[in-house]
Amino acid sequence: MGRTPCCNADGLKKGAWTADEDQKLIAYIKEHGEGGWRTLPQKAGLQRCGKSCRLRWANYLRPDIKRGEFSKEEEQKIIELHASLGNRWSAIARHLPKRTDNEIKNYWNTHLKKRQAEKGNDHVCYNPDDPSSAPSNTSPVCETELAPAQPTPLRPSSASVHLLNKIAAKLAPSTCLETLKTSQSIATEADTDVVDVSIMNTRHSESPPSLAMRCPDMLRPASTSARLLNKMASRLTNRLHCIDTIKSILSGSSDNHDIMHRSTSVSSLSETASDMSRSISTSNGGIHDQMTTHDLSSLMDSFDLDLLNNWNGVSDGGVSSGSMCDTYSGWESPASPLYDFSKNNNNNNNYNDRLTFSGCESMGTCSVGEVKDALTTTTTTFESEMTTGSRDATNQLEKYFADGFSDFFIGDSHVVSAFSADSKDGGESKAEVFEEGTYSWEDPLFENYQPSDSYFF
DNA sequence: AACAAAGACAACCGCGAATGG
DNA sequence: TCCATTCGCGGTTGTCTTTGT
Repeated sequence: MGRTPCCNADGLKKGAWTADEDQKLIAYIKEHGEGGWRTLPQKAGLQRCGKSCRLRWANYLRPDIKRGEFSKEEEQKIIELHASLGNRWSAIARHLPKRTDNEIKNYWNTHLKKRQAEKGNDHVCYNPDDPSSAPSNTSPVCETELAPAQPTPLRPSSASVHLLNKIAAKLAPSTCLETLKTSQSIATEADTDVVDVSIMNTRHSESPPSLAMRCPDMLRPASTSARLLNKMASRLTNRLHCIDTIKSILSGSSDNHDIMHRSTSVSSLSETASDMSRSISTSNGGIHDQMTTHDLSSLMDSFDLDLLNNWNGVSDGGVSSGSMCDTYSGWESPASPLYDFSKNNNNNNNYNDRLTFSGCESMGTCSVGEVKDALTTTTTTFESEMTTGSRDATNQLEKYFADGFSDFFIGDSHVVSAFSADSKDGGESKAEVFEEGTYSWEDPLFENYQPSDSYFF
Protein backbone atom coordinates (compact mmCIF):
# COMPACT_ATOMS: atom_id res chain seq x y z
CA MET A 1 0.00 0.00 0.00
CA GLY A 2 1.20 3.44 -0.62
CA ARG A 3 2.31 5.51 2.21
CA THR A 4 1.06 9.00 2.42
CA PRO A 5 3.63 11.63 3.18
CA CYS A 6 3.72 12.63 6.79
CA CYS A 7 2.84 16.13 5.80
CA ASN A 8 2.15 18.29 2.88
CA ALA A 9 5.22 20.35 2.30
CA ASP A 10 3.26 23.27 0.89
CA GLY A 11 3.43 26.15 3.28
CA LEU A 12 4.85 24.10 6.11
CA LYS A 13 7.87 25.35 7.91
CA LYS A 14 10.96 23.27 8.44
CA GLY A 15 14.14 23.75 10.35
CA ALA A 16 14.79 25.16 13.74
CA TRP A 17 11.87 25.93 15.97
CA THR A 18 11.29 29.42 17.26
CA ALA A 19 10.40 30.24 20.84
CA ASP A 20 6.96 31.29 19.69
CA GLU A 21 6.34 27.96 18.03
CA ASP A 22 7.53 26.18 21.13
CA GLN A 23 5.13 28.13 23.28
CA LYS A 24 2.24 27.34 21.00
CA LEU A 25 3.02 23.67 21.06
CA ILE A 26 3.48 23.57 24.82
CA ALA A 27 0.28 25.47 25.42
CA TYR A 28 -1.68 23.19 23.16
CA ILE A 29 -0.38 20.01 24.71
CA LYS A 30 -0.89 21.35 28.18
CA GLU A 31 -4.51 21.87 27.40
CA HIS A 32 -5.28 18.93 25.17
CA GLY A 33 -2.64 16.38 25.92
CA GLU A 34 -0.49 14.51 23.48
CA GLY A 35 -1.65 12.59 20.48
CA GLY A 36 -3.42 13.39 17.27
CA TRP A 37 -0.20 14.70 15.84
CA ARG A 38 -1.52 15.00 12.34
CA THR A 39 -4.20 17.46 13.27
CA LEU A 40 -2.35 19.08 16.11
CA PRO A 41 -0.43 21.68 14.07
CA GLN A 42 -3.57 23.14 12.58
CA LYS A 43 -5.36 23.22 15.90
CA ALA A 44 -2.34 24.71 17.62
CA GLY A 45 -1.80 27.28 14.92
CA LEU A 46 1.53 25.91 13.81
CA GLN A 47 2.84 25.79 10.28
CA ARG A 48 4.52 22.49 10.92
CA CYS A 49 3.79 18.92 10.11
CA GLY A 50 2.57 16.71 12.91
CA LYS A 51 5.64 14.64 12.84
CA SER A 52 7.83 17.63 13.40
CA CYS A 53 5.65 18.64 16.34
CA ARG A 54 5.87 15.21 17.87
CA LEU A 55 9.62 15.15 17.55
CA ARG A 56 10.00 18.63 18.94
CA TRP A 57 7.87 17.72 21.91
CA ALA A 58 9.37 14.33 22.53
CA ASN A 59 12.98 15.36 22.21
CA TYR A 60 13.04 18.87 23.45
CA LEU A 61 9.94 20.42 24.97
CA ARG A 62 8.65 17.63 27.15
CA PRO A 63 8.91 18.85 30.73
CA ASP A 64 10.34 15.66 32.11
CA ILE A 65 13.50 15.72 30.10
CA LYS A 66 16.82 16.08 31.76
CA ARG A 67 19.23 18.02 29.62
CA GLY A 68 22.88 18.72 29.90
CA GLU A 69 25.90 16.66 30.65
CA PHE A 70 25.66 12.94 31.03
CA SER A 71 26.96 11.68 34.32
CA LYS A 72 29.61 9.01 34.54
CA GLU A 73 26.96 6.59 35.69
CA GLU A 74 24.81 7.37 32.72
CA GLU A 75 27.74 7.02 30.39
CA GLN A 76 28.60 3.65 31.80
CA LYS A 77 25.03 2.52 31.54
CA ILE A 78 24.79 3.57 27.93
CA ILE A 79 27.94 1.67 27.14
CA GLU A 80 26.69 -1.44 28.85
CA LEU A 81 23.27 -1.26 27.32
CA HIS A 82 24.64 -0.60 23.89
CA ALA A 83 26.78 -3.67 24.23
CA SER A 84 23.65 -5.70 24.78
CA LEU A 85 21.08 -3.90 22.71
CA GLY A 86 23.03 -2.32 19.92
CA ASN A 87 21.57 0.77 18.36
CA ARG A 88 18.19 0.30 19.90
CA TRP A 89 18.11 3.75 21.33
CA SER A 90 14.57 3.73 22.54
CA ALA A 91 15.22 0.56 24.50
CA ILE A 92 18.36 2.07 25.96
CA ALA A 93 16.53 5.26 26.78
CA ARG A 94 14.03 3.35 28.88
CA HIS A 95 16.84 2.60 31.28
CA LEU A 96 17.97 6.19 31.57
CA PRO A 97 15.45 8.34 33.37
CA LYS A 98 14.59 11.58 31.67
CA ARG A 99 16.89 11.03 28.72
CA THR A 100 15.52 10.77 25.22
CA ASP A 101 16.55 8.21 22.70
CA ASN A 102 17.65 10.96 20.37
CA GLU A 103 19.85 12.53 22.99
CA ILE A 104 21.41 9.22 23.86
CA LYS A 105 21.94 8.44 20.22
CA ASN A 106 23.64 11.75 19.63
CA TYR A 107 25.76 11.39 22.71
CA TRP A 108 26.85 7.96 21.64
CA ASN A 109 27.72 9.06 18.16
CA THR A 110 29.60 12.15 19.22
CA HIS A 111 31.28 11.02 22.40
CA LEU A 112 31.12 7.39 23.32
CA LYS A 113 31.44 5.70 19.98
CA LYS A 114 34.86 7.08 19.28
CA ARG A 115 35.99 6.57 22.83
CA GLN A 116 34.91 2.96 22.79
CA ALA A 117 36.60 2.44 19.47
CA GLU A 118 39.80 3.86 20.87
CA LYS A 119 39.55 1.49 23.78
CA GLY A 120 39.23 -1.32 21.31
CA ASN A 121 35.83 -2.42 22.42
CA ASP A 122 34.62 -4.45 19.52
CA HIS A 123 30.98 -4.31 20.49
CA VAL A 124 30.62 -0.76 19.40
CA CYS A 125 28.97 -1.92 16.27
CA TYR A 126 27.08 -4.78 17.75
CA ASN A 127 24.33 -5.87 15.47
CA PRO A 128 21.46 -7.61 17.22
CA ASP A 129 20.77 -9.53 14.07
CA ASP A 130 24.26 -10.83 14.03
CA PRO A 131 25.03 -12.53 17.32
CA SER A 132 28.58 -13.09 16.23
CA SER A 133 29.14 -9.39 16.49
CA ALA A 134 28.32 -9.41 20.16
CA PRO A 135 31.12 -9.20 22.65
CA SER A 136 32.15 -12.47 24.12
CA ASN A 137 31.24 -11.55 27.65
CA THR A 138 27.79 -10.36 26.86
CA SER A 139 24.87 -11.90 25.18
CA PRO A 140 22.10 -10.29 23.27
CA VAL A 141 19.25 -9.47 25.51
CA CYS A 142 15.76 -9.68 24.28
CA GLU A 143 13.56 -6.67 24.45
CA THR A 144 11.14 -8.19 26.89
CA GLU A 145 13.95 -9.01 29.21
CA LEU A 146 15.53 -5.63 29.29
CA ALA A 147 12.62 -3.37 28.72
CA PRO A 148 11.65 -2.23 32.15
CA ALA A 149 8.10 -2.39 33.20
CA GLN A 150 8.23 0.68 35.28
CA PRO A 151 5.71 0.91 37.98
CA THR A 152 5.54 4.48 38.98
CA PRO A 153 4.00 5.92 42.03
CA LEU A 154 0.46 7.01 42.00
CA ARG A 155 -1.58 8.40 44.78
CA PRO A 156 -4.91 9.26 43.31
CA SER A 157 -7.18 11.76 44.85
CA SER A 158 -10.22 10.42 46.49
CA ALA A 159 -12.17 11.10 43.34
CA SER A 160 -9.50 9.49 41.28
CA VAL A 161 -9.49 6.52 43.57
CA HIS A 162 -13.13 6.17 42.82
CA LEU A 163 -12.61 6.52 39.12
CA LEU A 164 -9.80 4.07 39.05
CA ASN A 165 -11.62 1.71 41.28
CA LYS A 166 -14.57 1.86 38.99
CA ILE A 167 -12.40 0.86 36.13
CA ALA A 168 -10.52 -1.73 38.08
CA ALA A 169 -13.75 -3.12 39.33
CA LYS A 170 -15.30 -3.20 35.91
CA LEU A 171 -12.29 -4.89 34.48
CA ALA A 172 -11.54 -7.38 37.15
CA PRO A 173 -13.25 -10.73 36.59
CA SER A 174 -14.06 -13.17 39.29
CA THR A 175 -11.04 -15.19 38.21
CA CYS A 176 -8.94 -12.39 39.49
CA LEU A 177 -9.83 -13.47 42.94
CA GLU A 178 -8.04 -16.71 42.50
CA THR A 179 -4.96 -14.88 41.41
CA LEU A 180 -5.15 -12.61 44.37
CA LYS A 181 -5.61 -15.53 46.68
CA THR A 182 -2.77 -17.41 45.09
CA SER A 183 -0.45 -14.49 45.22
CA GLN A 184 -1.33 -13.91 48.79
CA SER A 185 -0.62 -17.46 49.72
CA ILE A 186 2.67 -17.38 47.88
CA ALA A 187 3.57 -14.23 49.63
CA THR A 188 2.67 -15.68 52.96
CA GLU A 189 5.05 -18.51 52.32
CA ALA A 190 7.80 -16.31 51.06
CA ASP A 191 7.55 -13.29 53.23
CA THR A 192 5.28 -12.88 56.14
CA ASP A 193 6.00 -9.24 56.40
CA VAL A 194 4.96 -7.38 53.30
CA VAL A 195 3.99 -8.77 49.96
CA ASP A 196 6.11 -7.33 47.22
CA VAL A 197 4.07 -6.84 44.12
CA SER A 198 6.93 -8.19 42.07
CA ILE A 199 5.86 -11.55 43.26
CA MET A 200 3.45 -11.55 40.38
CA ASN A 201 6.00 -10.83 37.79
CA THR A 202 7.63 -13.00 35.25
CA ARG A 203 11.07 -12.05 36.30
CA HIS A 204 12.29 -10.96 39.61
CA SER A 205 15.47 -12.36 40.88
CA GLU A 206 14.14 -13.15 44.28
CA SER A 207 10.59 -14.00 43.51
CA PRO A 208 9.07 -17.40 43.79
CA PRO A 209 7.92 -18.91 40.52
CA SER A 210 5.50 -16.41 39.16
CA LEU A 211 2.01 -17.03 38.06
CA ALA A 212 2.98 -16.09 34.57
CA MET A 213 5.65 -18.72 34.50
CA ARG A 214 3.15 -21.30 35.58
CA CYS A 215 0.38 -20.00 33.40
CA PRO A 216 1.85 -18.67 30.16
CA ASP A 217 -1.60 -18.10 28.74
CA MET A 218 -1.96 -15.25 31.13
CA LEU A 219 0.39 -13.21 29.04
CA ARG A 220 -1.54 -13.21 25.86
CA PRO A 221 -1.50 -10.00 23.92
CA ALA A 222 -4.16 -7.53 24.72
CA SER A 223 -7.37 -7.89 22.83
CA THR A 224 -9.44 -5.22 21.22
CA SER A 225 -10.82 -3.95 24.46
CA ALA A 226 -7.34 -3.78 25.85
CA ARG A 227 -6.24 -1.84 22.84
CA LEU A 228 -9.04 0.55 23.40
CA LEU A 229 -7.88 1.10 26.92
CA ASN A 230 -4.29 1.26 25.86
CA LYS A 231 -5.22 4.02 23.54
CA MET A 232 -7.08 5.77 26.25
CA ALA A 233 -4.25 5.34 28.66
CA SER A 234 -1.74 6.74 26.25
CA ARG A 235 -4.01 9.58 25.27
CA LEU A 236 -4.66 10.52 28.81
CA THR A 237 -1.32 10.06 30.34
CA ASN A 238 1.41 10.26 27.78
CA ARG A 239 3.05 13.13 29.49
CA LEU A 240 2.50 11.88 32.92
CA HIS A 241 4.92 10.44 35.31
CA CYS A 242 2.36 7.92 36.42
CA ILE A 243 1.69 6.57 33.01
CA ASP A 244 2.90 3.10 33.68
CA THR A 245 0.78 2.76 36.72
CA ILE A 246 -2.35 3.79 34.94
CA LYS A 247 -1.31 1.82 31.93
CA SER A 248 -0.91 -1.25 34.04
CA ILE A 249 -4.25 -0.66 35.64
CA LEU A 250 -6.00 -0.22 32.37
CA SER A 251 -4.12 -2.93 30.59
CA GLY A 252 -5.89 -5.36 32.80
CA SER A 253 -8.80 -5.22 30.43
CA SER A 254 -7.68 -8.02 28.19
CA ASP A 255 -10.68 -10.05 27.44
CA ASN A 256 -10.08 -13.50 28.65
CA HIS A 257 -6.92 -14.97 29.91
CA ASP A 258 -4.42 -12.44 31.01
CA ILE A 259 -5.26 -12.76 34.61
CA MET A 260 -1.69 -12.03 35.33
CA HIS A 261 -2.05 -8.56 34.02
CA ARG A 262 -5.28 -7.98 35.70
CA SER A 263 -4.08 -8.99 39.08
CA THR A 264 -0.92 -7.03 38.63
CA SER A 265 -3.01 -4.08 37.70
CA VAL A 266 -5.08 -4.23 40.79
CA SER A 267 -2.12 -4.75 43.00
CA SER A 268 -0.13 -2.10 41.18
CA LEU A 269 -2.73 0.42 41.96
CA SER A 270 -2.82 -0.37 45.58
CA GLU A 271 0.86 -1.01 45.88
CA THR A 272 2.00 2.15 44.26
CA ALA A 273 -0.64 4.16 45.95
CA SER A 274 0.46 2.72 49.20
CA ASP A 275 4.07 3.46 48.42
CA MET A 276 3.19 6.97 47.48
CA SER A 277 1.22 7.43 50.61
CA ARG A 278 4.07 6.20 52.70
CA SER A 279 6.73 8.09 50.86
CA ILE A 280 5.02 11.40 50.99
CA SER A 281 3.75 11.09 54.47
CA THR A 282 7.07 9.98 55.81
CA SER A 283 9.00 12.62 54.00
CA ASN A 284 6.81 15.37 55.19
CA GLY A 285 5.39 14.77 58.58
CA GLY A 286 3.13 17.75 58.26
CA ILE A 287 0.89 16.13 55.75
CA HIS A 288 0.77 12.69 57.22
CA ASP A 289 -2.54 13.18 58.89
CA GLN A 290 -4.07 14.43 55.73
CA MET A 291 -2.95 11.42 53.84
CA THR A 292 -4.81 9.19 56.18
CA THR A 293 -8.02 10.78 55.14
CA HIS A 294 -7.66 9.67 51.53
CA ASP A 295 -8.28 13.19 50.51
CA LEU A 296 -5.67 14.29 48.08
CA SER A 297 -7.18 17.69 47.67
CA SER A 298 -6.12 18.65 51.13
CA LEU A 299 -2.70 17.30 50.39
CA MET A 300 -2.54 19.47 47.33
CA ASP A 301 -3.69 22.42 49.33
CA SER A 302 -0.91 21.82 51.75
CA PHE A 303 1.54 22.07 48.90
CA ASP A 304 -0.05 25.29 47.77
CA LEU A 305 -0.31 24.00 44.29
CA ASP A 306 -0.82 26.02 41.23
CA LEU A 307 -1.73 23.44 38.69
CA LEU A 308 -0.80 25.50 35.71
CA ASN A 309 2.55 26.38 37.14
CA ASN A 310 3.44 22.87 38.08
CA TRP A 311 4.22 21.59 34.70
CA ASN A 312 7.63 20.46 35.80
CA GLY A 313 6.94 16.81 35.53
CA VAL A 314 9.05 13.85 36.21
CA SER A 315 10.14 11.10 33.96
CA ASP A 316 7.64 8.92 32.32
CA GLY A 317 8.25 5.52 30.99
CA GLY A 318 7.05 6.41 27.58
CA VAL A 319 4.20 4.79 25.86
CA SER A 320 4.69 1.99 23.52
CA SER A 321 1.28 1.85 22.04
CA GLY A 322 1.51 -1.66 20.87
CA SER A 323 3.71 -3.37 23.34
CA MET A 324 1.87 -3.18 26.56
CA CYS A 325 1.92 -6.86 27.18
CA ASP A 326 5.54 -7.09 26.22
CA THR A 327 6.69 -4.36 28.47
CA TYR A 328 4.66 -5.65 31.32
CA SER A 329 6.28 -8.99 31.43
CA GLY A 330 8.09 -8.06 34.55
CA TRP A 331 9.37 -5.43 36.85
CA GLU A 332 12.88 -4.35 36.55
CA SER A 333 14.93 -5.19 39.52
CA PRO A 334 16.49 -1.99 40.66
CA ALA A 335 20.13 -1.80 39.78
CA SER A 336 20.85 0.95 42.19
CA PRO A 337 20.32 0.63 45.90
CA LEU A 338 16.94 2.25 45.90
CA TYR A 339 15.05 2.49 49.07
CA ASP A 340 12.52 -0.25 49.26
CA PHE A 341 9.35 1.10 50.72
CA SER A 342 7.69 -2.24 50.56
CA LYS A 343 10.06 -3.43 53.22
CA ASN A 344 9.79 -0.42 55.42
CA ASN A 345 6.53 0.61 56.86
CA ASN A 346 7.94 2.59 59.67
CA ASN A 347 6.52 6.01 59.16
CA ASN A 348 8.87 7.39 61.75
CA ASN A 349 11.81 7.07 59.43
CA ASN A 350 13.42 10.26 58.33
CA TYR A 351 13.85 10.66 54.65
CA ASN A 352 15.79 13.11 52.64
CA ASP A 353 13.96 15.40 50.37
CA ARG A 354 14.69 13.13 47.50
CA LEU A 355 12.74 9.94 47.32
CA THR A 356 13.48 6.67 45.71
CA PHE A 357 11.17 3.85 44.93
CA SER A 358 11.74 0.20 44.81
CA GLY A 359 11.32 -1.35 41.43
CA CYS A 360 11.28 1.92 39.59
CA GLU A 361 14.66 1.93 38.00
CA SER A 362 13.67 4.15 35.17
CA MET A 363 12.48 6.71 37.59
CA GLY A 364 15.58 6.65 39.69
CA THR A 365 14.97 9.18 42.34
CA CYS A 366 12.65 12.08 42.52
CA SER A 367 11.92 14.83 44.91
CA VAL A 368 8.82 15.41 46.92
CA GLY A 369 8.04 18.23 44.55
CA GLU A 370 8.23 15.94 41.56
CA VAL A 371 5.93 13.50 43.21
CA LYS A 372 3.61 16.35 43.85
CA ASP A 373 3.73 17.36 40.21
CA ALA A 374 3.10 13.87 39.06
CA LEU A 375 0.13 13.57 41.35
CA THR A 376 -1.26 16.85 40.30
CA THR A 377 -0.98 16.27 36.62
CA THR A 378 -2.21 12.75 36.84
CA THR A 379 -5.23 13.36 38.93
CA THR A 380 -6.36 16.51 37.24
CA THR A 381 -5.86 15.21 33.75
CA PHE A 382 -7.30 11.84 34.42
CA GLU A 383 -10.35 13.16 36.13
CA SER A 384 -11.05 15.85 33.59
CA GLU A 385 -10.65 13.48 30.72
CA MET A 386 -12.83 10.94 32.35
CA THR A 387 -15.57 13.27 33.35
CA THR A 388 -15.80 15.57 30.37
CA GLY A 389 -15.86 12.85 27.81
CA SER A 390 -14.40 15.35 25.45
CA ARG A 391 -11.82 13.11 24.01
CA ASP A 392 -12.34 10.28 21.62
CA ALA A 393 -10.81 7.73 23.86
CA THR A 394 -12.97 8.75 26.76
CA ASN A 395 -16.05 8.56 24.64
CA GLN A 396 -15.06 5.15 23.52
CA LEU A 397 -14.50 4.03 27.04
CA GLU A 398 -17.77 5.35 28.25
CA LYS A 399 -19.51 3.73 25.36
CA TYR A 400 -17.76 0.54 26.17
CA PHE A 401 -19.04 0.67 29.70
CA ALA A 402 -22.35 2.24 28.84
CA ASP A 403 -24.23 -0.41 30.73
CA GLY A 404 -23.66 0.64 34.26
CA PHE A 405 -20.41 2.46 34.26
CA SER A 406 -21.15 3.90 37.63
CA ASP A 407 -21.69 0.53 39.22
CA PHE A 408 -19.11 -2.01 39.95
CA PHE A 409 -21.05 -5.14 39.54
CA ILE A 410 -18.83 -7.66 37.87
CA GLY A 411 -19.94 -10.67 35.95
CA ASP A 412 -22.51 -12.57 37.89
CA SER A 413 -20.88 -13.36 41.13
CA HIS A 414 -18.36 -11.05 42.69
CA VAL A 415 -17.03 -7.58 42.80
CA VAL A 416 -13.38 -6.88 43.29
CA SER A 417 -12.22 -3.44 43.98
CA ALA A 418 -8.77 -2.23 44.76
CA PHE A 419 -8.39 0.43 47.36
CA SER A 420 -5.41 2.44 48.19
CA ALA A 421 -4.46 2.01 51.74
CA ASP A 422 -4.09 4.31 54.61
CA SER A 423 -2.83 3.93 58.09
CA LYS A 424 -6.10 2.50 59.25
CA ASP A 425 -5.28 -0.55 57.23
CA GLY A 426 -1.86 -0.80 58.70
CA GLY A 427 -0.22 0.90 55.76
CA GLU A 428 -1.17 -1.90 53.45
CA SER A 429 -3.23 -1.95 50.34
CA LYS A 430 -6.10 -4.24 49.85
CA ALA A 431 -8.57 -5.64 47.44
CA GLU A 432 -12.06 -6.19 48.69
CA VAL A 433 -14.49 -8.78 47.50
CA PHE A 434 -18.19 -8.21 47.67
CA GLU A 435 -20.97 -10.69 47.45
CA GLU A 436 -23.12 -10.91 44.41
CA GLY A 437 -25.10 -7.81 43.78
CA THR A 438 -24.99 -4.39 42.34
CA TYR A 439 -23.28 -1.63 44.19
CA SER A 440 -23.24 2.00 43.46
CA TRP A 441 -20.71 4.65 44.25
CA GLU A 442 -23.53 7.07 44.47
CA ASP A 443 -25.13 5.14 47.29
CA PRO A 444 -24.87 7.25 50.44
CA LEU A 445 -24.42 4.04 52.34
CA PHE A 446 -21.52 3.04 50.18
CA GLU A 447 -19.04 3.36 52.97
CA ASN A 448 -21.03 0.85 54.93
CA TYR A 449 -20.80 -1.88 52.36
CA GLN A 450 -19.17 -4.85 53.95
CA PRO A 451 -16.90 -6.97 51.81
CA SER A 452 -17.11 -10.69 52.21
CA ASP A 453 -13.40 -10.97 52.00
CA SER A 454 -10.35 -8.77 51.88
CA TYR A 455 -6.90 -9.33 50.60
CA PHE A 456 -3.99 -7.27 51.76
CA PHE A 457 -0.84 -6.50 49.86
C1' DA B 1 41.03 38.21 11.40
C1' DA B 2 39.65 34.81 8.18
C1' DC B 3 38.86 30.44 6.86
C1' DA B 4 38.39 25.41 7.18
C1' DA B 5 37.63 21.38 9.79
C1' DA B 6 35.60 19.09 13.46
C1' DG B 7 32.21 18.68 16.95
C1' DA B 8 27.62 18.85 18.75
C1' DC B 9 22.94 18.31 18.47
C1' DA B 10 18.38 19.49 16.64
C1' DA B 11 15.60 18.13 13.11
C1' DC B 12 14.26 15.43 9.20
C1' DC B 13 13.37 11.17 6.48
C1' DG B 14 11.77 6.73 5.49
C1' DC B 15 10.51 2.32 7.09
C1' DG B 16 7.76 -0.87 9.52
C1' DA B 17 4.54 -2.01 13.14
C1' DA B 18 0.30 -0.94 15.27
C1' DT B 19 -4.20 0.60 14.96
C1' DG B 20 -8.93 1.07 13.67
C1' DG B 21 -12.76 1.55 10.38
C1' DT C 1 -9.52 -9.57 6.44
C1' DC C 2 -8.16 -5.58 4.11
C1' DC C 3 -6.12 -1.36 3.89
C1' DA C 4 -5.61 3.59 4.99
C1' DT C 5 -3.78 6.01 8.68
C1' DT C 6 -0.99 6.94 12.67
C1' DC C 7 2.91 6.51 15.30
C1' DG C 8 7.57 5.22 16.92
C1' DC C 9 12.13 4.10 15.80
C1' DG C 10 16.72 4.40 13.91
C1' DG C 11 19.60 6.42 10.42
C1' DT C 12 20.91 10.54 8.31
C1' DT C 13 21.27 15.36 7.33
C1' DG C 14 21.52 20.28 8.28
C1' DT C 15 23.06 23.94 10.90
C1' DC C 16 25.31 26.24 14.45
C1' DT C 17 29.38 26.46 17.46
C1' DT C 18 34.01 25.57 18.63
C1' DT C 19 38.68 24.73 17.60
C1' DG C 20 42.75 24.75 14.85
C1' DT C 21 45.67 26.80 11.34
